[in-house]
Parts: sequence; structure tokens; C-alpha cells
Amino acid sequence: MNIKTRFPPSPTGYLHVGSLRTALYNYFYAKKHNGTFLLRIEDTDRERYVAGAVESLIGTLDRMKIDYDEGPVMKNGKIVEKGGNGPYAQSARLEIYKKYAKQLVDSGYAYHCFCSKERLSELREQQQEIKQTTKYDRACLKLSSEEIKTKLESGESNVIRMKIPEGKTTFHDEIRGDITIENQENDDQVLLKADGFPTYHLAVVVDDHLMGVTHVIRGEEWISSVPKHVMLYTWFGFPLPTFAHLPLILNTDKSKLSKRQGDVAVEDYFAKGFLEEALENFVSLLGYNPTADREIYTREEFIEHFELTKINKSGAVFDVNKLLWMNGQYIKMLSDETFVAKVKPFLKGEVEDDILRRICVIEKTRINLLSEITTVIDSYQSITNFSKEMLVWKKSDSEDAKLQLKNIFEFISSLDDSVFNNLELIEQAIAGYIKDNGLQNGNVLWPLRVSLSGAERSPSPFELLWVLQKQESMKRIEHAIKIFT
RNA sequence: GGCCCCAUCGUCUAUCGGUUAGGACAUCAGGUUUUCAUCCUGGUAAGGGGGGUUCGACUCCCCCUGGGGUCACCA
Repeated sequence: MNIKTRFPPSPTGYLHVGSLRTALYNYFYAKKHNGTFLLRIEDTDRERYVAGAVESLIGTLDRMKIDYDEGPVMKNGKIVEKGGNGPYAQSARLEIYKKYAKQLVDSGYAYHCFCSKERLSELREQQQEIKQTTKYDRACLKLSSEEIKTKLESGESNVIRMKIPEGKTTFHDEIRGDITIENQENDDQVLLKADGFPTYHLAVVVDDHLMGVTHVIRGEEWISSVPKHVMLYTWFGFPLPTFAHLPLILNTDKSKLSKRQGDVAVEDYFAKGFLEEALENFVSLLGYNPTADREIYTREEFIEHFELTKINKSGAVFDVNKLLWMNGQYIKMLSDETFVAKVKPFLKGEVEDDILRRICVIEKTRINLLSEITTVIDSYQSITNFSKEMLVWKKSDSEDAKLQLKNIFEFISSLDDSVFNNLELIEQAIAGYIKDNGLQNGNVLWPLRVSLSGAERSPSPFELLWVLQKQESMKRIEHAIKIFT
């Protein structure tokens, strides 16, 4: 069988991290089985229309390097469609849904409903008051065919609703096994809205079938509506796809991951300086672990080991701390050149290329977020005030610190400019100086480092000399010496 | 509230009847280092409760408890 999976986001203007994982899992599954993966735009809610959302979504998927065989793509700044099962935006498929909805009405599985929204909400309120389950009361089912005909002919606003039959519906979920739900739990779901747009339920079934989708992999929040989908598949005579409902991604308090409790958009994570690869790795691990002997996996490994039956059933808390750690791991794996390039968009002011490169080399093991580069650069460019106590190493004293600074100042000024272009040479020179004079590392390096950085914690003095260069370094040491007088 | 799903360290997970219940993040301690970071070593830390089934249950079954999801002309 030719496997086909799909990713059908609603174009909200950003990609939710839960959606990202859904997209990834669908992608992994298709790739593993040499199948196809398609992107479909579920834009049937005109009230939630966001201008430019599709473009932004495509951009984000592109940035995540999640490519699809079918669906809308950008070409010369415009959206064009790829694949032979389009259109891939549901708003462009209205006639199709109308046809299928009508077919259901004609065969008695669905019916027109003329009830106003006001009546419906009143009804709901009444039911809630007497603690009844809120369901449509099927008032319009009692309409005679003549009545329906006249209402329709007079152009009265109406929707098409499913006529949920008695009994119960059982379906199989690859992750959870068989699930049975009483049909009476379902409301007579609206399939076609008054504005002619379908609801999710109609559109997803029709499209998945027409587009040849074999595996429906989506979030757990859809489980309760699967019976409706199963009924639709059955009424249309469509073969059932394989269902797999992924565990939810949760807030720290275990509720469904939401905007209120932190960032949910992958674009937000980009903006904070997370790397695409780290995000993919982290989010993919929320639900299963390919081999369980490590945390860092390549996409190829995720694909190779991916199995629906290995996915966890319980929800996973999104732990930013671990993401941060993972991002740091990915940053360390970056080449210096790539790191510099990735960091550039975060720069506030101009930084000379060569200096930036040196700073990046030093900071690669020190930051977990690309955006941290800005504060780090500030610390190289300006120095905060420090007391003379700070210049004294814990195993030394004020007199010695001052002496050491004076001596190292002399030594550094004797060094050739070219030495400062090579981190190793700097280190060799200073180490040699310490050894030749029979000194202790701490006595020299501590005050040196503090005078260069102005901080108790900082990169090594060698690294600082390398970045600051001779002139600036001497200036700072001189300034430190003055503090003693 | 009805229905559905779920239940291993604080968190992500491994263990698909027999393990000293493993790894990772976080945390704590130690090492390396002039400091910080990196890195290395080690520690603390888990099978919600009660019944079964079995020679033997974290693992299978039932109940309870707890958590979550869902109940729209939103997806």
C-alpha cells in the first residue's frame, strides 16, 4: 500500500509547537514508508481569517525543512499548488463539500436545519440549566418535505446537520487500540454552515478520501469526534484510513499547552534564538524515543526508528529547561562560520566581522540561546565599574595584585601586535611569562582577567586579550592599576 | 456534570511477567580551571491506592483515586 499522510493546519498566523510535532510525525511516517506527505490548508472558518497566514505558515515549514509532496508552496512570492489532488485550500473546494453534503441529505443521513443561532444558544442554556447534555433537539427534523422545500426556495438561511443514528461506534487507534463511543454522545453535527463553508468534520473526511490519505495522525483532542468521521466514511462508502491520535503537549501544570502559559509558536522560539534542529529534536522526543540511549538524534534517525505503536499514550509536559540544554548542545555542534551567521540577525549594532568571529568562538560553549549574543557583546564593549577588592585573588593580597598588574602590563606592552591575532600564541606567551618568573597562575591571571572583563566571572584572560586586542587591553589594565592609587 | 483518554524519578523517557527499575534535563556533591562556562565523576529522586490472575507483577484484569481532553454554524 502506498502510504500517504497529511498535515492540515488552520492558518492562524503562527505554527503551534504541538502542530509542529504533528507535522513532524506525519512527515517521519511518510518518509519511513516511502510514502507521500501533503499540506492542506483548513481555512473554513472565515471569522478566523488572518491575512498572510498561509504565506507565513509555508515560510515556517520551509525554515523547519519540512517539505511536502503536495500542497501550496511559494513561488516568486506567490502561492502556487503542487500535486494532482488540489485545490489544497479548503476555501477553494466549497463546491465539492456542497455536493457531498447534498448527497447525504438525499440519502437521508443528513438534514437541513433552519434554526437560528439565537434559538440554538437559548436551547443550550436551557439544557445546561437542567444539567442535560447540550444537544440539538432535532426540531427541524420534524419539518415536512413541503415545508423544507418552501423554506429552501425562499432562500431561508440553513445548515446541513448529520442525523446521528442510534447505536455505538467503535474505531481502532494505532496508539490506543479500540475505542467505543455511544452514538448518543454525539450531537447532530453541522456539516455545512449557513455561509456555504463546511465544518471541519465534513471537510476532513471528504478531503482525506479524495486526496488519498491513508493515515490520519493528529492530536488527541480529536478522539471524541472520530465516531462522526467514521459515520461519514461509512455513509459515503469511503474506506477508513488508519487513525493515530498523538498525546497532547502540556503546560507545566499539565493542561493543554496554551499561549497564556508561555510561548507556543515556533516563530517565537526562533525569535528567542532557538535553532530549528534543536526544536525538531526536542519536540520529536515529546512522545517517543527512538533508541532510549541518548537524546540527540538526526532527522534520519527519527525517520528510521519511527513507529506509531511506539508513541506514548500520556501527555508530555513541555520543559523549556531541557530545550535550552538541547539548544546549547546544538550550538556547540555548529561550525564557527555557521554560528557566526546564525548569530548575526540578533546583533543590535555593528560588530567588526573578525571580532565577532572571535567572540563567537569563545561564547559557543557559554550560551544556550543565539539571542544571548547581544548581552555578551555588550560585556566586551563596555566594562562595569569594579572595586579594587575584586581585583585581588582569594589566595593573594592587594599589594601583590597591584604589582602583578604592573608587571603584566609591561610584559604585554612588549608583545608584538601579531601575537594578539592568535589565541594559542597569547596563551603561550602569558604562560611562559608566569613560568619564567616563577609565579602562580592565580596571582597573575585573576587580576588580569578582572581588569579586562570587569567581572568576577568571565572568559579567560587569554580569550579576552584575543578579542580586545593590545590597545584596548592595555587601556583596561592601566585603568585597573589606577584603582589602587 | 456526561462521555472518552491517560497514570514509572520534579520533567522527558526505557523496561512489552523474573532488572540492584536504566538514560537524559533539572538538582546536589566532587574533579579539571585564575573565575565562570564547557567537560568528567558520583549522589538524591519513580512504578497513586486497593483487589485479583500468576510460582512471580511496574508490566495482564477489575475497582477507586488523580490528571487531561471533549461536549460550537472553531479547527
